[in-house]
Amino acid sequence: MIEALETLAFEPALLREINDVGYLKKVRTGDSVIGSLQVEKDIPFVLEGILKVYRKEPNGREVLLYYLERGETCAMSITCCIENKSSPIKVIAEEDAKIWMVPNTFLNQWVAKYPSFRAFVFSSYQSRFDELMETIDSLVFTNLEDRIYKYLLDTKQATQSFEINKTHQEIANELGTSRVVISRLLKKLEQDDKIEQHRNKIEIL
Amino acid sequence: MIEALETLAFEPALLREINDVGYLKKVRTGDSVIGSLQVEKDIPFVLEGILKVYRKEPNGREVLLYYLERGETCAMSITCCIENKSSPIKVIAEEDAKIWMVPNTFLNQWVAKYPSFRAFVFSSYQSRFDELMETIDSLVFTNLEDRIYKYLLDTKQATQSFEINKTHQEIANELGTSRVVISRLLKKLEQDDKIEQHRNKIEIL
DNA sequence: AGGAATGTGTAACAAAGGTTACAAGCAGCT
DNA sequence: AGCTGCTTGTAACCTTTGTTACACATTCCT
Repeated sequence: MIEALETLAFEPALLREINDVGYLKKVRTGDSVIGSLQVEKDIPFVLEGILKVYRKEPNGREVLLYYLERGETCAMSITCCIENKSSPIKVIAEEDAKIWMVPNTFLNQWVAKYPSFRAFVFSSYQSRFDELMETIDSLVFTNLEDRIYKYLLDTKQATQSFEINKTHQEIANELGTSRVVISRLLKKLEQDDKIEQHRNKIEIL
Repeated sequence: MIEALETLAFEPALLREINDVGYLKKVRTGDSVIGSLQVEKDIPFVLEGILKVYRKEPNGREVLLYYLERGETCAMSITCCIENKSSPIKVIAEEDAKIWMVPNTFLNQWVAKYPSFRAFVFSSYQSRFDELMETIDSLVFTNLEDRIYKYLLDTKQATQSFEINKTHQEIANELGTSRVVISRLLKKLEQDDKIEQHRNKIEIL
């Protein structure tokens, strides 16, 4: 059932526990995984598909933070659960996904008990930190055209596909700018033969 | 010696261990704490003063990430040590500081052994995440004038002082922009009676 | 086929931020 | 006092990004 997690070098005993206490959840593109109103009690481990993690700002705006792929989990959720705080983030299925949900009550003890789980959690933190810092770097030092291109390449990486099925408006939302600006710069990228545009779809060359 | 850490609700046994294996390091404003060429073997716990944490980008640029104050530690360093990777960050004393240095070899076992240390580490991660996300938010949605003002308020908070001893050039570097722009906008803030300017010093009103 | 909703292209203009160049002020030194 | 180096003020100009308004294309619905 949870073969996707077996590449993580978890101890057999841990794998068994994960298997015993978790349950499978299937979601379709666009479904919410975390971030409805109730407090979250379960931590998601991605078995298949892609999840998109946003931060909800107090002012109501949202910022795209990163994608979660097979074998990954949401470091933010773990911390929130261990600290028993409500989560300021929102997780949505970017593609149809299968997720292994584990009740938060086990995480704290697993970190204590299993070196491999500890390593896994810390390594997750490290990856997320790296991604956030890369985002900051590109916000500070990079112009919008390069940011858009980087965003397209990241999306290609996450989805393992050269085709990105998004409208200009959606991209604008995720990058925090306006549709007209995105259209303008995508046109430029197209003229530079970096992408090809179709309705609802961008192809990376 | 390490009273500053006693407010952290660590178990007495842990406090004793920290005391036994660590050593005191005093640094002066501007000194480097982490980020010289050698691989770091010790994790800093701030007893007194302020440390400033930067990220070193592959392209040679640097981004200010956050400040560390009394009772705090550098989550990034912990992860790097536990994962045994070299650290992409740089830590500098923003003010004269006393730091308790702990050899990295102990951290992994403390996380397993002491619930209070586990909580401390996770809570550090959470704070850093929050700060990074706030930074991203303000980069995406806020104009430079507001970002500068926020930066001044944050610095005031970190140093517990209404006076900020920095030149326009230094502020420009930390925000990733140019001196002229900073001068222009600080002038505006001064005209709006939010700050007062002196040579090498800005006073927050 | 006709109409509505959605998505994209483009122009014209506005605003923010970056660049260059130079003037002027202050502090420290001799 | 006079020199030097560092810091700040300001103007003029350029580039990037944001805004508004509208044309046109595609898809879907009936």
